[in-house]
Amino acid sequence: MDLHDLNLQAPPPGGAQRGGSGIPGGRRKQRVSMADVAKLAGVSSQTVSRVSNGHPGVFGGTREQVLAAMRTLGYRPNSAARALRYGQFNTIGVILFSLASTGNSRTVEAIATQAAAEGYGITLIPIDVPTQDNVLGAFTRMGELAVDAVIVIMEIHLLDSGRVTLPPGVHVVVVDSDAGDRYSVVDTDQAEGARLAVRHLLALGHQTVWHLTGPHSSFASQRRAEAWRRTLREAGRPVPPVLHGDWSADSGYAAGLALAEEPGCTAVFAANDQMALGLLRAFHEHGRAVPEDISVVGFDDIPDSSCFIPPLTTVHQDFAEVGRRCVQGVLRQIREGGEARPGTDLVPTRLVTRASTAPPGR
Amino acid sequence: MDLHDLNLQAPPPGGAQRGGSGIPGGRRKQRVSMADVAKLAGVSSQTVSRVSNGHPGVFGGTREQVLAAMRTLGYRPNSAARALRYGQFNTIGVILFSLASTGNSRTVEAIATQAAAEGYGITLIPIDVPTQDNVLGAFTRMGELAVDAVIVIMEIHLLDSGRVTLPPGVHVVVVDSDAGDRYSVVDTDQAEGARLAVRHLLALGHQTVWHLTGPHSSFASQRRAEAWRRTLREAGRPVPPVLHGDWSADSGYAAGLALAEEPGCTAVFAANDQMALGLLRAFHEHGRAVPEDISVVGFDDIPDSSCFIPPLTTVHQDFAEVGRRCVQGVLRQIREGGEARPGTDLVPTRLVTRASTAPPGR
DNA sequence: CGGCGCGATGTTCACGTGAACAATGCCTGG
DNA sequence: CCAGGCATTGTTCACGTGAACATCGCGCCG
Repeated sequence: MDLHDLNLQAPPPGGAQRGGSGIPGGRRKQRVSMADVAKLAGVSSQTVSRVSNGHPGVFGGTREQVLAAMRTLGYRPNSAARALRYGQFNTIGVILFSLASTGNSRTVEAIATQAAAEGYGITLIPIDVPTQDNVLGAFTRMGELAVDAVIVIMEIHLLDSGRVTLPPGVHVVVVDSDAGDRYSVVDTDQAEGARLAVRHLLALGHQTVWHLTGPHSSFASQRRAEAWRRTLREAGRPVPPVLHGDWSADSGYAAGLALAEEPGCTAVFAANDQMALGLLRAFHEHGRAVPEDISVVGFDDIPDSSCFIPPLTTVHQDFAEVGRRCVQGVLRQIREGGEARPGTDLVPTRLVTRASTAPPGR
Repeated sequence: MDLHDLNLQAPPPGGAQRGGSGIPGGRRKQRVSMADVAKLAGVSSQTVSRVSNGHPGVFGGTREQVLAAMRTLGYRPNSAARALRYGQFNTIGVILFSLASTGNSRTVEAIATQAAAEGYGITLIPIDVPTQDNVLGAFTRMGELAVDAVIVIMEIHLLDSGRVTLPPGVHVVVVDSDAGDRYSVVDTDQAEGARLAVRHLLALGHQTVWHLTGPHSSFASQRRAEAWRRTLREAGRPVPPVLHGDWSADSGYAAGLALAEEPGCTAVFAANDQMALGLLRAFHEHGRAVPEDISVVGFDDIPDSSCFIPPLTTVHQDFAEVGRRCVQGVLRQIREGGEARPGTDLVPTRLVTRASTAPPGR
């Protein structure tokens, strides 16, 4: 196969420029249509359509002729016409704030891969700055875009807090939200992950565990903090004050500088691996050995975390599975034609134990 | 604004189910069309079209009436019909191997943002495993997808090496390739970046610089290695054997284990920050102090690199600018209607000096 | 005072596809 | 030998939009 066959915009090789038809000086007709193929193959356009869609009931010889004509002209079905005919686009819209975070980009990748396997494309609708206006703009644009359903990767309460709610009839799946009572939500089991991290540290013998959260606006961050607190309470341990970060390594570093001065702190649970990296640096620079003096656990299990110094104990998130379930969720909605079924679908996590945790030194 | 207005798939609030028309038991008509709005507003559908597109020559009162009807019914223009009418989709396809690498995901994000600003959406076409078959499949799918142009983020020679070439008439911009003689290529100035890194190390007094490359299939990796070699030669320095990695931190760690045994090695240039992280870990575990015993320079300037131990000196890539120029390039092609103008558009780099480099200890 | 021009609105049609129905021709059973 | 049936192919039309052209009515100018 030669990609020249693709012929996205190029005129057909033979230069078959439909001369006679309407359009005087305007836009030239660029694409090859079924009618062109039909004319060359000496059949009706309906027969071309049948061949194109693999329908039965076309004589073998005729089929060959049509296929040959298609190849000669470089015919590609026009998906706009198809979408118009069928009333759907085979496309899923994905709305998100940023691809910069590991979690988002890996989820999106999994969504794209899974969607492709199901014959769907995905259209990305990024919101660079999460202002109310930008969110609204994105949703408006989404309404105009050719999508059959939408996956929202963000804190839905950012929407609810404003004058915005998702339309009830739209096929939507949401990630990173607690709106399971109203929407179909797929997410990593944040609480379980946090529990695993805290219990691991307590089991090692630490009296308590400090916590470095992500931004307050993140639902995932809230969930992790909440589960951390509850797990400590359930174990009857004191709950140290929460440190606040913004997911970035630098914010982790800043928090680490403060934490390095806390003599009683022997264990920290960071809400993601980047911030854990910042903690490691801060502790290193302040002569607090990890894990001898202080243990650190992260969240996400980004590939780099195995090469942190020391290699990081962290909670593994299965982003691929999250993406897969998102796509399955919206496709179910599309195919069953029903409303979005509220409910939360939690993907389990697991703890990856490496070298950044150990029993307390003293 | 209430997102209920969006009405992607939901029937109009009033339940205006077009009863009489064709379609007996088949698919129900779900969306609101111009005709529905026209009927409610008591005008012709053409007038609705004019209002919808902001054309002049509609009486103020009529316009208000139409807008009111649109709002009542929750009208959204059907983009499939528009695309069919106009012959274009306002969508750019992006083909890539993986979103997992920092560079790719940030480039894609920039592309999406810039495209959105220009009124275009982007459709992601991922290729999970870069086999010839998968690549071909992606291009075929792309041919069927509703895109006006394509941005390819990968090593184009992977295509050329097979029986695949990009169609000459298609609007294409390529990233990570040297095919500037045939395609319109946008890329970071890899050679300049590598030169900056090597010269920085030589200027510090190192006799020579070792190099850890990325995968052989990556053009960026080849370019960096090539520039590294040439810069050393130009300075009359010996060229040490090349170490091979695969962009991952773990591969950097493996290379670092080997390198730690090289007594003469005082400076390493890693082809990306992840591998540099692996080097740092290996050197740390083998008691080779960075930067006292050995200096390390990375490439990319990922946000985390400022919190490596020690903070990494690295070459900053402006991914956002690359994305921006990709979109501009592709839009220029679409708007001018011409062929892809071959040529290479290089985005400059800059060296970010942190704590992982110093004059050689001895 | 009548015709002309122009602004506002309506009508028609094509974009490319594919479902529904119609037509054609060949084969088989009575 | 003819009718009926089936396999194959053709014809018509609608999907929703918007350009091109047609029409209508009003005001202005000669």
